[in-house]
Amino acid sequence: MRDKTELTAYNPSEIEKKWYSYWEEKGYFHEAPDSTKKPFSIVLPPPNVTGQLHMGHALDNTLQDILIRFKRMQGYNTLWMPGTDHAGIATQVKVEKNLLATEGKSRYDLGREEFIKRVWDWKKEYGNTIVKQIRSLGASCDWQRERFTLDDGYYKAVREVFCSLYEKGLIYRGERITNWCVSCHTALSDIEVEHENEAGHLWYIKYPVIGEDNEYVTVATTRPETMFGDVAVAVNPDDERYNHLIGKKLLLPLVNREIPVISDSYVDPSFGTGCVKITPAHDPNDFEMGQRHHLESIVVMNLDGTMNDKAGRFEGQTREEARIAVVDTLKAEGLLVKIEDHEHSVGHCSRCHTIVEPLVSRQWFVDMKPLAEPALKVVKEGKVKFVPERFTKTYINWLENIRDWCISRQLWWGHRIPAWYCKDCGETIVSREDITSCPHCGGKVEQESDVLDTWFSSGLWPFATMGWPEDTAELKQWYPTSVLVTGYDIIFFWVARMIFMALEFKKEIPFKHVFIHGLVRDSQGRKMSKSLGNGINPLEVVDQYGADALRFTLVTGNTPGNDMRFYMERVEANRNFANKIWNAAKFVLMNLDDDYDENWKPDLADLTLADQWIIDRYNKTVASITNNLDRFELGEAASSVYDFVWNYYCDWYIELSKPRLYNKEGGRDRKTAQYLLVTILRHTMELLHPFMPFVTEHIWQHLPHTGDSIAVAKWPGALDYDLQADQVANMVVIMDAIKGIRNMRAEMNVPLGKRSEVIAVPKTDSVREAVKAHEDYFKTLGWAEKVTLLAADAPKPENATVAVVNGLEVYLLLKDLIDADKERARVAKEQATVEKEIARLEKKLGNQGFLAKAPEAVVEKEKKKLEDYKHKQESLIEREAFLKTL
RNA sequence: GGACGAUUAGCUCAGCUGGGAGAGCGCCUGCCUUACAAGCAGGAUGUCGGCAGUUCGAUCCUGUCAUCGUCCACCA
Repeated sequence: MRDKTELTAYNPSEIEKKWYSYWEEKGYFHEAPDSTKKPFSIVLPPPNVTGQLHMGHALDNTLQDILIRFKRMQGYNTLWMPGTDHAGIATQVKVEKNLLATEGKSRYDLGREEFIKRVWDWKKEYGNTIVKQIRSLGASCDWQRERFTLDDGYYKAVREVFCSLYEKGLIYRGERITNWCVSCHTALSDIEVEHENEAGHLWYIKYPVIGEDNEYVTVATTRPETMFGDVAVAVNPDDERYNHLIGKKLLLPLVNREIPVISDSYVDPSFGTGCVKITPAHDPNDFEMGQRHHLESIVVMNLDGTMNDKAGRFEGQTREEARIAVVDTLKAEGLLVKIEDHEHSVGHCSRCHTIVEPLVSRQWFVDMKPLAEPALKVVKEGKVKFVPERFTKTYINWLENIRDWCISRQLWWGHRIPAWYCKDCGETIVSREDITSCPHCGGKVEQESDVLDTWFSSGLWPFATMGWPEDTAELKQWYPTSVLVTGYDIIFFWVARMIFMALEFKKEIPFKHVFIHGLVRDSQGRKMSKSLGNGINPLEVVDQYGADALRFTLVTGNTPGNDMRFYMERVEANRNFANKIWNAAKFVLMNLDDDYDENWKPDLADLTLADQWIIDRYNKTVASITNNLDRFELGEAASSVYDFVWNYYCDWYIELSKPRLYNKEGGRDRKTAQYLLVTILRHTMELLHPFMPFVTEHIWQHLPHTGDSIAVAKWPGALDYDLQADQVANMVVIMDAIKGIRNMRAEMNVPLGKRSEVIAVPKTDSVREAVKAHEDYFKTLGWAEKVTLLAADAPKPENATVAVVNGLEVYLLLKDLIDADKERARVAKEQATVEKEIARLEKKLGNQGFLAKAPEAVVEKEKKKLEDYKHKQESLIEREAFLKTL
């Protein structure tokens, strides 16, 4: 069976659309759970529902698609579960912006319910964009199972998890210091804060000691505007300079409130003045110290980052304005001692980059210690394996130092926290089902207005998408999943959370391997970003060069886990590779007869030297690709197909097959060549299919094949022939000799069309037989007019140039073309490299330590090398002597 | 302050159990050889960051230094 239409010119965009819809129509990406087969499953890291495809997605999706296609072809029962994430802040902000731009309204103008409706409308309209874009990369996701982190079933899973954790006491609500974004108006978790070193100042401020005239304590602070919330000044208990002050009262300037001097070993006497102002409501360390010393927290800012009434006449100013004003005032009052430059790290909101305000507020938290423990265990015990392994350390280090996770967000878009507060009895009720009245007193209840951190829901992705909390057939067959593919930038956000959530609720790991990749950067190594405008749109690359070329580029030329630079030149090179395959296929098909018998197979006896050699190369390639795919070395696997196709199949085998194909009376020999060209090309397409799904499908359909699609073809194995190793070796000798001939011809500037006479002097009978039987190889690839065989001890030809390879000397009779000086130089050069090698090997083999301690096989190998070089040297010496007589 | 990564050809990078340095692009020479000029044939280019060590043998293992980069971390 084959498509007999002609392959014209390679045009990726033409074929790619066609084949993707074919696959989807045929339903190859959807499989029912089948316990008779081995399972292989991947969950797609859900992209933001309103997002646009970028290079990071392209890389991530390509890696997953390669793995899933490989396993599908190997006959596994596969599942690639796709879906999208509601992405709380990101989506809400996007819709709010749009609302403001189109209607000039804020979300408050609409009210919560109406606003959420608008977000759903937006989701319906734009939510599928990214999902369509993923298709154009060729990703073979099971779209029939597509999920959304806010869909009905998911909602159930989230509530179950929240309530269950609450019931176990692992979720609590409390007044704590959290990271507050004054621009997004919501609390953030620790990892949503990006710390950056910034040049700031240390202001030295005098706080008067009460009851001691003219005595002051000088504190150093980077944030003078928070002084309204100061509740103490701390010194180190061992600091003799300040011992006498402990317990005394200070008068807080501007506020004129009394605050105590306390002692705490946290204070570093060598920093600043050794006196620290303590502001529990606006600094995490101060908060902890406040807890230790039972100090009050005084919040001095509003949620938008302006000063509140605690700041007196500074009320209403922004943090930044207040800082300047406070410093000016202190200066005027003579309380500012000095200002020093000081570089320190400042937290920014990862979403909007506003400086985060540490703020005491009432939030919901997950108690992390009990959850982190098992999550650490499974990784330390190797039940979940990171690839590359080094990321294990990152993961462990983070979880070992984990702090409680703030999960409440003051947003509207997301999973609303299933907690209700009774207006009458004040009870908090956490419930899986909505409630309308208080179960305790029957009073009116009001639901918590906060929603959950997006990552709380995406942390359930591996099992929630398969129908949990129901006990589904999907979970039975595909859970735990086989591998999770993601970037190192979300190990904390997502990977760690999935692991502890899964262990808590499924009592089982969520995936066996975590395959980590790096970032795709621009050609200058910069992160691709909207603000820099240096992002390359994958879809444009697909349009111009095809998804196959893009995929191949993303998977080759880098090491797992490392960042990569993206170069259009590389995409172009890979498009050229696709074109190369295309043309190879075109050639093979051109030389296939209409009545080509798909069932005929050559016997071992039919195989020529070249046949045995290409089968050997092919078998080795199959083994190496399969092995590399199994160990997540996708780039290595891809380049072995590349090498095989270009350097072996096209450059040698196709060329050598030409005379055989053109000889219509060739009989079995011609059929053998056709069989191997077709069979090996088809299998090569199968090997390449996970990497370049489109062009391989197209070619495969044109080649004789069985089955409806390469996507579900059987993963190929070795060709079953009992190859003769000496024949394969002889082919390599002949190839080396041909390369030598080509080299000589090029150096002597022999015009391409001009054939030359070749005299071959084989050193062994085996090589002699091989050359004798295959002198056509020299004619086809070495432009030989004829090949004359000479005995090893026969007089050497004159007027000739020689190439000496292992086991064979080939002379090129070039008559007038021989330039004796040139030839001497050429031989001398080769002699020099040979001598260098001989010297190196002799030294090595003369080393008693080497002979005694190196493995025998290595010693033998080195001996053989030396022997070969010596033979070559002899020939060259002989040649040099002859050239002298000219 | 910790942890990790990188340092190999002009550029971007492979090189995965230590035993003759590779690719793509670029460069030079010659070719439209009836699959492919998105191509073919040939060629040049490397103290494999420095130093020290382990070893018969190090681009590869260990230590150390240097430069660049990333992540984590509560020094006001």
